[in-house]
This record gives sequence, structure tokens and C-alpha cells, in this order.
Amino acid sequence: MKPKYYMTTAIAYASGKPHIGNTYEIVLADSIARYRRMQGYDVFFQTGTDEHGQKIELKAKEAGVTPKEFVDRAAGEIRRIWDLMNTSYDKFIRTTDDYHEAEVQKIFKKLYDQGDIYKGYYEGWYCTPDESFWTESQVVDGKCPDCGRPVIRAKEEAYFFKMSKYADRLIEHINTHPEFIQPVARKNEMMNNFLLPGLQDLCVSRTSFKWGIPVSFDDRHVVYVWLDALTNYITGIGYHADGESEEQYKKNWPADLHLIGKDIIRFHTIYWPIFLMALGEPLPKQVFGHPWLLQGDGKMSKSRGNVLYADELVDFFGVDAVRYFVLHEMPFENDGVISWELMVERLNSDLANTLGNLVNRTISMTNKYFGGIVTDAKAAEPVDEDLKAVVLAAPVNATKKMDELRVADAITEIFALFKRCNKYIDETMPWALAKDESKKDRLATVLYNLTESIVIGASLLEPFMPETSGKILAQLGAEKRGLEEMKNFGLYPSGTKVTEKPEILFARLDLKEVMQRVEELHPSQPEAAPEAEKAEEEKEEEIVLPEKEEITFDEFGKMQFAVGEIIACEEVKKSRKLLCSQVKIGSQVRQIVSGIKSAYSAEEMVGKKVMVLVNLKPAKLAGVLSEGMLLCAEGPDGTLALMTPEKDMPSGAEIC
RNA sequence: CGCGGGGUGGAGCAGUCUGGAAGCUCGUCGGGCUCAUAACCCGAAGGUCGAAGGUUCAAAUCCUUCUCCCGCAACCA
Repeated sequence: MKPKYYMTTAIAYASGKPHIGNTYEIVLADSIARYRRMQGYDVFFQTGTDEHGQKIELKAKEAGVTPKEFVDRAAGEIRRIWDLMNTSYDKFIRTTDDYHEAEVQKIFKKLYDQGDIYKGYYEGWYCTPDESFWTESQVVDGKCPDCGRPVIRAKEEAYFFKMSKYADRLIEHINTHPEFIQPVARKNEMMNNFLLPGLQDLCVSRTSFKWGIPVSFDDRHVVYVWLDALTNYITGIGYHADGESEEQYKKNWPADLHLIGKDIIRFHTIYWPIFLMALGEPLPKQVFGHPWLLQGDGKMSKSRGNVLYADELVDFFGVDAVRYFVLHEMPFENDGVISWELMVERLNSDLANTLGNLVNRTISMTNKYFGGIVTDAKAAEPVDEDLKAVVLAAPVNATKKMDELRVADAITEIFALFKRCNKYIDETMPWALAKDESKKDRLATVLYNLTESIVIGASLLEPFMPETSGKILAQLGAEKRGLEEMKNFGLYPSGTKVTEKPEILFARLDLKEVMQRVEELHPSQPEAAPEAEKAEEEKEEEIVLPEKEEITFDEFGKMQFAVGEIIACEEVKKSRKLLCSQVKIGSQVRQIVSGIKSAYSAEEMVGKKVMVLVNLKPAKLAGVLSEGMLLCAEGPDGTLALMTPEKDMPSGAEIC
């Protein structure tokens, strides 16, 4: 038995149904876990859900359920997808699990008692979506330096973690462990942007919402979600802050691999290691920030109701085809693209043509020529050598790639084996051998070699496509081969009978039919805009106006509306959405900036009579003064329509 | 000058760090074969490696400038 291998995925945020991009991570992790097991490692593979935070509290409120009900549902859905994808996690942790919550409280207390966490008073800029506080110097133009969204001024009593205390040690660690942050390109990003400029103390509690783990000795505070979430990696395997940790923890920690999305590398390579240092625990050996799986070609977007979900893709293509796609299509460092078209193309060319057809034709020939019995007749010829060389090289090459976590490349290595087999069939021409009784031994040998090769290939495929691997081996009447057993060619027992009726592993799909079914599932408006009206009609009923506070007539009366005529209009430079219009309202002319460039060109604006909110306090937009507002209707998909008087009215006419 | 990613044969990408004959998959065309899922095998066409300048014996690769595309953000008054 090789050493233990503890790996984790990031825990998925339980705010909704995971789309194919989220699903990619668990499948990627699963392929690594399975491969490590095949290599003989004692693998422990943990995943789970992150269930606290303001966002979830808000979402639950919107949905009209308690946060707990909300996350129960979301976590169930996430787990269902993980299971659907046939992922072999050993542990599914939820941050609402009682043992986790209890342990987080103890960890917080411990850090407080030893002085790493102190109570302070926080006034700063807060980014609600990110649940992050920022200092004056960090905020860029009133925007969150991390996500770029606007921040708000917030003030609260809070607990802080002394990050700076451990910064030097972390820098040292990162410098002496080049493998710690993967891909390496990310290392400099972390160093230059966060570590070297000096770490700010991190605010690790919140009072602005309730849905979190309460600080045990000060229950007005809940623990910062990242402190809560990150610790899942140790609480999940039995870490105890105030005493002896469990055997499982002692065996598995430190983690060998944290597999995460590239967007949360910072939390895993800075905060998490520092928390661990403070707890006196060793650091994880490697953090790998994988790229993202994006939905391609723009035709597939949320507004078209066309987001890709794993379960839907599985309905169309089957689990293993989806696994194959996301694993194979994802280069090592760059983002990958997924679309229905690409999916069909991959399935047809790699899975149906190269792999499925190979298995099918091999079994068919064995049945046709030998009644299904595979015999090693040992009538070797020189061509066999290259086949064997390629087949035996595949496990070696694939392992090399997997050791670097280059999963897509590993798969390519394995498929090189199958391609070589197809070529071998052409080289040896079994159908020709079959016509000559004296070549019978040679024919048997050829088929034996093919079968043996496929057994090795199929075994090697197990971490990536477990179901298919099993199916192929079953059809060949073979046992799954271990990596060690792939060093020898010829272990397939001579005289074994293969299945009589080979099952089609992957049926070829017709792109047009697939797209038709997709269309039925997600009626979308093909191409042109004129049809957008239809979409709007359909969606109109779904629009739920956000409720706003009731206002009095007086308050309404404070607003002055009038008809304005646009006499000139130009684009605002340095902005993508803004048009700057000169609007004639009666005798005066005002400059009004509006975010409608997506719907109107500057030229077509000129001459329009529009509804203007006149007495709005002037403001600068993108540095340009705006003295009022053009009223617009906005459709659910973001389409805009200016409000214009139904009959011709002179500019300046008051609207009331 | 917002942040980031990218522009390599028709499509999708690798190669760029560590300069040294432009590669892979799909598609197209031609050929072969018929065991197999109109599949498989062989061959061919097709690229000013976004543009310009520079460094160098040598640049897709290094430097400078420019340009275009995409994602995020954004001011949406």
C-alpha cells in the first residue's frame, strides 16, 4: 500500500443548482482520486457544501423559507448531481453539520484565547456580494478591489485576525515550496498583490446578519464565512481544537491536494495557511487552482434560458460522455469551452468512432471467426511489436501526466492506445486472414493482441469513465487490470469467451437532432431581434416587481417630469453604456447622460421626444455631468425602450 | 490607460516561461478497406503564428508600440 492521499474539492456554495462549471470540479477531483487509488494510494476524498453567509440568508428570504430549509434543499440537489456524476467521494461535509459548527466555535475560541484574534471596531468599505471588508486604501474608485462591484460604508464591532504575524512565515513557505501553489503562474499573483505589500488584519466576524456559526463567547457575532468554510478540511476528518484529534485526522492531515477554482486561490494560499499556522497544524501540500469551464459561443446564455446543467447533459449524452467531455476539453491552465455542438462532436469522434467502434468491431470479429473465444496462438509478427510498445507506454505516459494533474493530457495518452489499435486492425487485416485457413493462428493472435490491448486501455480508463470501463471489461470477460499489471502484455487468459452481442457503448448522435431536442427543451429566440417581442410576452407574466415602500402624493409631487426633445447626442468616451444627450426642455437645454448605448445609437436619439425627470440632483457619470434622467422601460432580458408621449407634444410640456 | 484572458491553416486548441525546421483534434478533398456504430486506415490541400518596429546568426516565442475580440466590473440618475 502506498501512502495516504487526502484530497478535497472546494465546498460548493449552497445557493442554488450547480451548473456544469461547478460540476466540472467534482468530476476533475474524482478522476484524480480514482487514479490515485489505482496507483495504490490510500485515498480519502472529501467534498461538501458551504452553507452559511448573508447571500444564503437573503436567498432564503426571497424564497420564503428558513435558511436551513433553503440549504437542505440546495445541498441535496448538489449531492444528487455529484452522485449522478458517479463521483467517488468518501465524505460529504456540510458546514451546517453540528460537529463542524461546534469545532469552528472551538477553533475561534482557541485563536481568541491565544491572542491571534482580537476584538476591534470596524469601519470600512463592505462588499455585500463578496462579504468582504476593505480598507480605504484597498477600495478602488468606490469599488471592491476583488470583484469590482460597488462597496458600501459599513461599521461594526468585529473580531480581527492578526494576519501580519504570520506573513513572513507564509512567504518563506511559498518560496521554499514551489509546488504549493499550482499552476505556478498564480504564485506571483499572490505574492505581488497580497503578501509583499503587507497583509491587512482580516475581519473574521460579522454582526450584520445571523445565518452563520455564532461566536461562542459573544453571540451577537457570527464567524466569518471563510473561516467557517476553510476549516471544513480539518473538521471533516476529525480535528479537535481543544484536545486530541481523531486517528483519521492524524493519518490524513496535511492534505495532499486542495482542488479549487482559480477564483478562490487567495483564500486557500494565504488565509487558510495562516489559520493553520495559528492552530499549529502543518500546511496542505498543494493547492491547485483549476481553470473554468465556460459556456461557449454566446448563443448559450442565461438570458436565452440555455444554461447548461449536468443532469440535462447526462440525459442527452450519458454520464461518462459528460465526464469525458469536461475532463478532456479542459486544458491545464486555460479556460475550456462547452457547448452542445462541441459535446456532440467529441462524443461522435472520440467515444463512438474511436473507442466504441473499436470495441465493437473487435468483439464482432472474435465472434465471427472463433465463436467468441479469444486464443493466444502465439503467431507473432513484427507489426505486433509497435502495438505492444504503444499499449505498454500508455499507462506510463498517463501516470506521468496525472502526477502533474494534467488530466486532459492523460486522457489523450490513453486514447492514443485506442487509435493505435484501430490502425493495427488495418495493418493486419483480419478479414483477409480469415479467408485463408492456414492463417488461422495468426488471426487468433491478432485478435488476442487487440483484446489484450483493449483490456489495458479500458482499465486505464476507469478513473475517467468508470461505467464505460466496466462495460468494456465485462464484454470482454476480463478483470480490471491494476497499474502494476499493465507492465506486461499478455495477461488476458487465453481461451476466454467474449460477449456474443456487443453492446453499442456510445451511439453516434446527429447534431441536428440534438439541437432540435435542445430547442424543444429550451425554446430560444433564434438569431434576430424582431422575435424578441415574443420572448418578452412569454416572460412578462413572470416579472415580479420588487416591492418598494409606499410613498405619499406629496412625495410624488416632488418629482418633476416633462417632455424633452433630444437635439444632440454623442457617446461618452471611456464608457460602454453611456450616451450623452442635449435635451431641450421648454426654453432650457440640459445635458443628460443615460446608460442606453446598447439599445440606441447616438444618431437615432436625435429628434426623439422623451420623458425626462427634470429635478433630479445632477451627478457625474464617468466624469460627465448629468442633469436629469431619461425614463426608460426595461425588459427582463435587459432590452430598453424610451418613454415617449403617445401624441405629439411640445418639448417642455409637463408630465403629471 | 478599470481588471483579466485571448488573437496560430475553415472550426477548436497546443506550442510562448527555458528563441533554433509551425503541431494536435475536428472539418474538407483524394485514395484504401469492408470486421465495425456511413465507422476504420493512408495521403493531400489549407497558416504573412492580429499589426508595425526592435534585439538576435535565428523570433509564434524576448522587448516596444498599436489594434481587434471575449469575460468581469463600471459609471446604469
